[in-house]
Amino acid sequence: MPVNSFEDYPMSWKPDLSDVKGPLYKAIAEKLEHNIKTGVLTPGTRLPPQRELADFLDINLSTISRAFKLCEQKGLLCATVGNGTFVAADAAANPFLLPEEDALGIIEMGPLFPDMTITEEIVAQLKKMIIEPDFGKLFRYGRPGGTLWQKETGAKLLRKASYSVNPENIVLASGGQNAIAAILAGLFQPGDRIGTDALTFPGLKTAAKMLGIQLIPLQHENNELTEAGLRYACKTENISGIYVIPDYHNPTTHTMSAATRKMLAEIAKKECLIVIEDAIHSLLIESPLAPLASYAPEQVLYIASLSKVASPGLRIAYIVAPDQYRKKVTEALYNMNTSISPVMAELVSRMIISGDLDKTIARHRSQNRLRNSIVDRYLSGYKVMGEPEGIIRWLILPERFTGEAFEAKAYQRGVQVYSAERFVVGNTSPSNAVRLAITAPESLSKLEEAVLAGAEGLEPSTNGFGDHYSTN
Amino acid sequence: MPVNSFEDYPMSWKPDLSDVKGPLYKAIAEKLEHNIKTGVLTPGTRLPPQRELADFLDINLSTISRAFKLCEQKGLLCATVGNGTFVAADAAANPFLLPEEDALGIIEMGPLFPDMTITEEIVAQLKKMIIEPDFGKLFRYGRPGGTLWQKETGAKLLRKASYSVNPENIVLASGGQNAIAAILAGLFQPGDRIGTDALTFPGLKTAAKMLGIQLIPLQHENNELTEAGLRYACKTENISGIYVIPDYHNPTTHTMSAATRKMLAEIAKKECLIVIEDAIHSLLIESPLAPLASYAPEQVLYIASLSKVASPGLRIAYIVAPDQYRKKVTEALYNMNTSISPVMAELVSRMIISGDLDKTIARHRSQNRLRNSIVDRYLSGYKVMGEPEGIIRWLILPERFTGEAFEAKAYQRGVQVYSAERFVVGNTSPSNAVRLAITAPESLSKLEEAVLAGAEGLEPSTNGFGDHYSTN
DNA sequence: AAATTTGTCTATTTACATTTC
DNA sequence: GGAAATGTAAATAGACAAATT
Repeated sequence: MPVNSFEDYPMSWKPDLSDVKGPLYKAIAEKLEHNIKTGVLTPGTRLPPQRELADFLDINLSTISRAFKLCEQKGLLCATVGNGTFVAADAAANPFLLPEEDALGIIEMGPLFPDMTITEEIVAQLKKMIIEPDFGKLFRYGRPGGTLWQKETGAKLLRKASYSVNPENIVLASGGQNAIAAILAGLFQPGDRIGTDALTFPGLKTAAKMLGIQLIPLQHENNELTEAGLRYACKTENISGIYVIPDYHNPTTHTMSAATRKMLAEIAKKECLIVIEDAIHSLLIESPLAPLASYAPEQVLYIASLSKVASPGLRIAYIVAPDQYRKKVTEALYNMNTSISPVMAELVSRMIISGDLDKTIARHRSQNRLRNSIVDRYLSGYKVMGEPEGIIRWLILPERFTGEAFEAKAYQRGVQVYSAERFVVGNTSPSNAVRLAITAPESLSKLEEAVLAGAEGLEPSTNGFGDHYSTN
Repeated sequence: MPVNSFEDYPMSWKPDLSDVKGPLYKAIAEKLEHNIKTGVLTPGTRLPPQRELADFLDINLSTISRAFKLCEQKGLLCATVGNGTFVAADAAANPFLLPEEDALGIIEMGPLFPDMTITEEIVAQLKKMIIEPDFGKLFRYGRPGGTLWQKETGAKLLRKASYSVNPENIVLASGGQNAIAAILAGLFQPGDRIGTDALTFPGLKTAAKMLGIQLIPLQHENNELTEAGLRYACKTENISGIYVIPDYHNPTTHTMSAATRKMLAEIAKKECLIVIEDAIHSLLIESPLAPLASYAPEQVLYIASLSKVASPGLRIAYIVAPDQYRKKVTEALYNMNTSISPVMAELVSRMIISGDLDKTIARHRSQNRLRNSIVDRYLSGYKVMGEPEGIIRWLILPERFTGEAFEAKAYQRGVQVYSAERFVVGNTSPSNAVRLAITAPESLSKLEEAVLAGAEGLEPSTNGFGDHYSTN
């Protein structure tokens, strides 16, 4: 029986357990999940301390703990010792970034579509291949992880990203997301924790969530990871891995300094961290910095995907896996796909050898420069982070906007952008910013139209909310 | 302190905990894992009862329980109430079925490679596509799960497998393994249990193991699932799903009767089981039985892959997902792959519409009939299960062979086959049989050579073990 | 700087259900 | 068919460590 009545205490959540059958901890977790999903408990709400709740319900502390843990693993809660348990910031949000199917008249600047018109070298190469007598053999099974020749051409490609590797350490995957999923599934267990930037690639968030892997935001100063924050995460948060995007970070466009790369590499070596270096944009840079992986090759799984620098339809990515992790990653890829597409792998290999891939990448760079100059022209009065060769810009909003509010406003004006909230990890309070996918609009004129609409939306005179309809 | 000395009890495992630091349960689990992996404890060994071990180590029963549970989730142990805990039959085995890279002179009848020469219709279709002006658009991102047109053509294809479905319920995956992994990752949690045949497709075993999902062998009578066994598994083993291959089962070649399909469907509906119907071979059959899914469309995820009936290089499979599961499966596919290959999806769609895929399938059927007739000719004196159109045969061995022994013997004679042991789930005692992949040898003459060598190996006079070297 | 708050983790107790003998 | 053997699962207890005040 409860020691005293809690009627007058303002407890943020008072579940009624009078009707439960079956295990208590499951019932509590289910009630909690239901209350979060139906909006009874809103993101950011602080739950009562576990002891208080246990006392109120007249059950053991550990039973509450266990119930909360279940919800935490589902990404619904976020708990810190000494501070309390909170409903996760993104508990109610849909984290899947997908173009809307029936968004007529909306200009898409949300999903990261690279320029869609640059496919001539790819098609030409395939045309050459298809007339060869042995072309049909490419419809057999491929080897999991790719053939030696495919790995060798991969190594050649990576040298353009300032990374020299042994072809034996290369494993081919069906695109960058496939690579991430294989690394997560193959090298981590449910319940493991991975440190990330406070804002990160949503595809990592959803894959980690599905696999029961927790993401822990790491401390930053001036956009760079701090050594203290890393040490803290290792010691206290007990992370077993780290995910970073050192070049042209998604979504903030920041490029990690060489000093931070070295520092991170040192800590990774000392703490035996599994580091995932997502080099998603690195090949867009003509002379990128040496990758993190080059400072700690035994710890880092380096991923180079072709989606953003060549074409997403190729569905090919290269993983550079240290010896100690290679087998497990290959097995995970096998479990998820059996094999990559031999046709696509061969196509890409030939493009690398012939130099056609270089041409494609160069065309992407110049197209990106052109598009970025348009953005600069219309948004010159604002802070719009990003490099000329990049495919995203990060628009820092005037203080009066939240990212969500601006996203809604832009949508009313016919432009889809993605707000900072969509990239948030854990309970980080999101910055006031939105990501612009500058290569997603079909044409330069569409881009121009979109940026113009956005710029108008930013002007103080138009800052009237609810002028059309609410943003819920 | 232990109540009495156990020195004279014959305990199969006596870990020494004198040197442990950190949690007891972890230390015990690690020692156990190490002992299994180094062969100190061999598959099938019965471990001491948890209580006895707890008493011996002078610790609590639950601490042992927890340690054992860790190992069980890794697939190392197999426990039954009232019976005891055993080292899993396949704890030491490598479950990945891959062709050996440097197996010179070995004829491959292990992995399920379909006939590799039947690619003309595919190549011809691609040649038609590639000259169209819009071909380059197929190198954009595809929609996760496929476009409506791709789903509609998928529905058309499935009608040939006696299954009429709403195109909206179709989701495209990058091959059958990708479909299985997405269903497992999207609809099950680590620790969940799935009932399977006692012998089953190893790709399911490895994917489930990676995701922490346990496979439970179901009871059979005359190769058919029994109603009692199913009810038992639901009630006692607490399974939340079932995986079956009703047509041309892998590896036993058995086709599930219509009565069993109905029975299974009824139980699935009553118990709300998630059923995975792997129709991997169904399209090889000219008029297959109505699929299990047609009897319980709300419960069954039906997978039709093109690898075995058309070509593995296409990397396309169709999942028919009931409304209640469709969203989660689509999200899981997104997490693992972002999208399928639009080129391949389009290629397959056009082949379905043009009728070329039918031609390809028909050619596979006749090639399979031809190859099966060769097998029948040389192995006429033995029990070799399998249908004329199938790509595998299941050779029941004379009693004096175990599958493993015969596999080793065949290998010495230059033929790779896969023994029953490779397909075993849990602690089922494996039957004396091997699987023959009849379409894997490059040519008919290689097949003939292989089957002849196998037949000679079966003759009693040659039954001398160790005549060349040991089979370890 | 010390005390308090708060979540985490391991080990334990207890009840239970199934299988075997 | 009942007793014993055996694994499973939930709830509890207690120690611990980090964060806050």
